[in-house]
Parts: sequence; structure tokens; C-alpha cells
Amino acid sequence: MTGLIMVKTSEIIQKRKDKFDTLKQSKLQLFPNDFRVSHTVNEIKALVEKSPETLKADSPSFAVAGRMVAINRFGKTVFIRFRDRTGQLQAYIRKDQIGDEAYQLFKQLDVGDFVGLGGEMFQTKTGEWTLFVKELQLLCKTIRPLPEKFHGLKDPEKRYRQRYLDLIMNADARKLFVQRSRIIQEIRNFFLQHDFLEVETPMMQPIPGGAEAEPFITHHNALGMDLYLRIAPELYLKRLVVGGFERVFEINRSFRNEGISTQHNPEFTMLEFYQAYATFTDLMDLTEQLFSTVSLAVTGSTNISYQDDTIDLAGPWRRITLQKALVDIGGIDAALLKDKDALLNFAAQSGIQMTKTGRLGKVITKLFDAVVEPKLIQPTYITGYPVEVSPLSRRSDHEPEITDRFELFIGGREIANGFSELNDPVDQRERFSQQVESRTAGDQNAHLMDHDYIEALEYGMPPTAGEGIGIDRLVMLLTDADSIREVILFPHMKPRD
RNA sequence: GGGCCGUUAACUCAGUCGGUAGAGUAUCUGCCUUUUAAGCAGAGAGUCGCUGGUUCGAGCCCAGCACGGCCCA
Repeated sequence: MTGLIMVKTSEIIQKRKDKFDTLKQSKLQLFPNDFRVSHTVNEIKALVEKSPETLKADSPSFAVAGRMVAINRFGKTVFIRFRDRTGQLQAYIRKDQIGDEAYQLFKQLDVGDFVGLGGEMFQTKTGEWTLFVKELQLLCKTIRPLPEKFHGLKDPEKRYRQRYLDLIMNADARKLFVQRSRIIQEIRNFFLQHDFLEVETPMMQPIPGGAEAEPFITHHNALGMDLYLRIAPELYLKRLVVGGFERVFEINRSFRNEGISTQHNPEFTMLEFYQAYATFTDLMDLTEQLFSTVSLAVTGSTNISYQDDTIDLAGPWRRITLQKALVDIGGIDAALLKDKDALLNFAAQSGIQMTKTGRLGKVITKLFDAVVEPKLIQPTYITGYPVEVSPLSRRSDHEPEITDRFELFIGGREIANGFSELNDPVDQRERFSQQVESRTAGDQNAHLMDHDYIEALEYGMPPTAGEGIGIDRLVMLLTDADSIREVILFPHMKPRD
């Protein structure tokens, strides 16, 4: 027995296992795969709606399959509810219809088992359309009992670790992940309709770039080198613009080696897109269109209710500079904004902890996160980001110390980040050099020098604007979810034991 | 990293002042041929997250740890 962990099996599961063994010994196929389905539940329901008279007169036969989610047993009859991918239907089983042998078999089945059913539709006394079962076949025997049907599965830990149980038990969870799929499909359609090309770029990168974040490190044995899981696809997508793909997008999984919270999962889904001959203001217009289109398609409205707020996604959205937002929304004296020490003083007095004391631009954006961001409930574009916090953005023609960049905030959270791309390779090299200096000075997340990317720029990237949108956060917004774990099928969890 | 809360039957949850562990659903047995969380009668089911401590005695008090939730950083 050494090395074996003795797990005490609960009574209820032990009884199921005993039943399982008994059924197996009776030569019954517990896992057949020869049942053929003629209709889904929804197809049958559509026929009920469309031509109930035909169903009554002609009694056509249906073959359906699904998981039993409820069983009401009487002496010689049974009502069951079963579910396939399209919906739920009631079936009625009578001993005098399916015969003694089949009825005895059915008595051995449990909620959760899969069955194949053949029969006709009829209406019960209460008028509910129900499948009158003529033939019945077990399609999959289960050993573990499902959670109780009335209260369902509530324990968040179990819902995340065993998402399949959440999906079986909770209609809301099923609905949410269908919504997520539709949101992503709508985004894809939108960009395809706007003549963008969908591409795939490396997830394993020799130099992680495109964002300020800590990467996961992995190792390639044959090459004998470390590689990094991407923190963003940005620098590869812009290489494609250099290559002549003037409009590209990637719905990408990216990875950041940071803390886990209701807003952060180590791997997350992002949309990035790049459009040549466009500016950051063009992308602001495009994003307003995108969100309105997706929201309308998925929720039926551009007005959504999120937590305690009603959010209007129909554009145009408010556009305001970082400086003005700090003064008007954050209540900071405009005179302080040019003075780093004065700002740090203000932060200290207001009880705002400033962990990183970088340069003025860093302090300003930190302060913004604390005093302005939570107040940006309605969609708001913030513009006028300093060059030093925007190492990949084009300088403003009017004010060289700020960039042609915006961030989008909705519901008090950053949803998107976009800018006119820096396509001057000389300026880009200088920006990277400054980042490397910051890194040497202790900023772990500052960019690394990427000579290969600069070489690409030296071959010439047309004027271009690009943007990244956090898909998980967008899904949260459109599904009224308060935690990122609610919108990711298998969120990262610490292993148990 | 810090604070607060949680972890008891398969699921959802009670558990008083520290005195041998409770309910509903589910399960099992019996009855029941139109139920809607079906009903009636009966039965079984627990390493009270883990490890220590205090105590005659701990689900309950104390300490540490694990996992989870919320908030803060």
C-alpha cells in the first residue's frame, strides 16, 4: 500500500459504483455509441410552436438524446427532464409502453445519466408538450451524483475548479459563456467587414515586448535558450504592417506573471488591431462603432446595466486629456501637475500610496489610477499621455512631450489602449534606450531593447494606428460580471494539496 | 504582501453557554399510470479543511498552516 492514498468513498458514491458493477455484469452496454439522433430539443420545440395540429394528427417519431436532469418516479410511470445542447424537454415513460425489461433497466438509472429516447410528442393535462417514450436506451452511466437541483452549485471554488458542474447546474453560467463566444464572433465579423486580416503571431518570443509587464519564462531544449510567453503581440503585428498587411488583427491570449485578482488572470484574452493610414482619433471613432455594434448584437441594446450603473455605449464618448481629468475629475490643483515633489506630497496627504517613484509622467499616471479611474463609469477617452510612459507611441506634432495616444475607461476600469504608432526608427531606438535605463534603475517592467523590431522599422512602416482591447473585461461589462473568473471558463487556481 | 470573512453529509445550509452532530434536497426500501422542487411511510449516510494547544471534555476557545471569497497594496 505504500504510496497509495486511501480515499474514503462516500456512501452515496459507493452505492452508485455497486450499481455500475451490477449493470456491467448484466452485459448491459453502459457506454454504447450507436444511437442516432434525429432532432434536437429545440427542433422539436420549434415544430410544437409551428404546427401543433400536425403533431397531434400525424404523431411523427423523434429520436433525441441528452442528460437526465430530473426524474419523477411513480409506480409504473416516470416523468423525466433531459437536456441537450439546445434546451430541456420533458419525457413520459410508461411500463406498458416500453416493456418490463426496459422498465426494470430504467429503474436502475440516475439523474445525470445520458439517455437516447424515441417517441412521439403529446400534451399532458397541464398542456406541457412532452415526449411519449416508445424506446429508451442508456447512453452513458454516471458514478458521481450531480449537486442538488434546487439550490444548484454555489460554492465559487467548486464552480471554478469543476466548471463542468457549474455548466450542468447553472443556466446563468451556460448563458454567460455562450455570450462570450458570441461577443468574440461579433468582434471578428466587425473587423473582417472592415477589411482587416486575421493573423496569428508567436506566443513564445525571444524578447517579450509591447507592454510593461513581467513575462513567464520557458525553455527551448533543442535551441538551448529561454523563451518568453508573450505579454502582448504588438511588435509582431507591426512587423506585419511593415510587410504590407495594412490592416491586421489578432484575438490573442497573452500572459503576464503578476498577481491574481478579480481583474487579473495570468493568461487573458486581448484584441489587438493595426490600421495603416489611420490615426489614433480614427481608432477612437472605430472603437465607438465596434462597442455599439457588439453590444447591440449580443445584448440587444447599447444601454447596458453594469453592477449598480447604467452605461451608455452609444458614441460619441467623452474625450478629455489626462491633465484636465486630474484637475476636473480628480480635484488636483493644476499648479501641482508640473512638479513631481508637489504631487508626491499631495499623494502622501491624501493617503495614496505611491510605490514606484519614477519620473513625473509615472507619478501622474499612478495618481490618475487612484483618483480618476474609479470615477470613469461612462465611456471616456483619456488622451495626452506623456512620452515617457508611452515608449511605442508617436509624439504629438503640437506638443512633443506628449503622444498621440488614448486609453478607454468604462465602468471605472481600463478597457482599451490605442495610439498612432511610432514609426521613426531613430526615435524608437532612443525610447528603447530610455526604457533600458529605467530598467537598470530598478523598473522591472520597462521595455527591453529590440534591435530586430527597430530593423523592421528601418525598412519603413507606413503611418499607422493600433489598439489593444481587453476582451475579458469587455465580456465582464456586457455580461454584468463582477469578477474576471466569472468570464474565463477555467480561471487559474492554486492546486489543492 | 496586509485586513476581514468562509471551509460541517453528495449539494445548500443550521449548530445556543464548550457537554456524544442537525435540517432540506439527494441516496436506499416500500406504496403510487399525467408529475412540475410530485406525494406518503421508513432507513442509512460525517476525519466538522489540516496540524498542534487549552480543557475532565472542542464543530465551538487559542496558535499555525492550506484552499477559497471580498477589500486594500
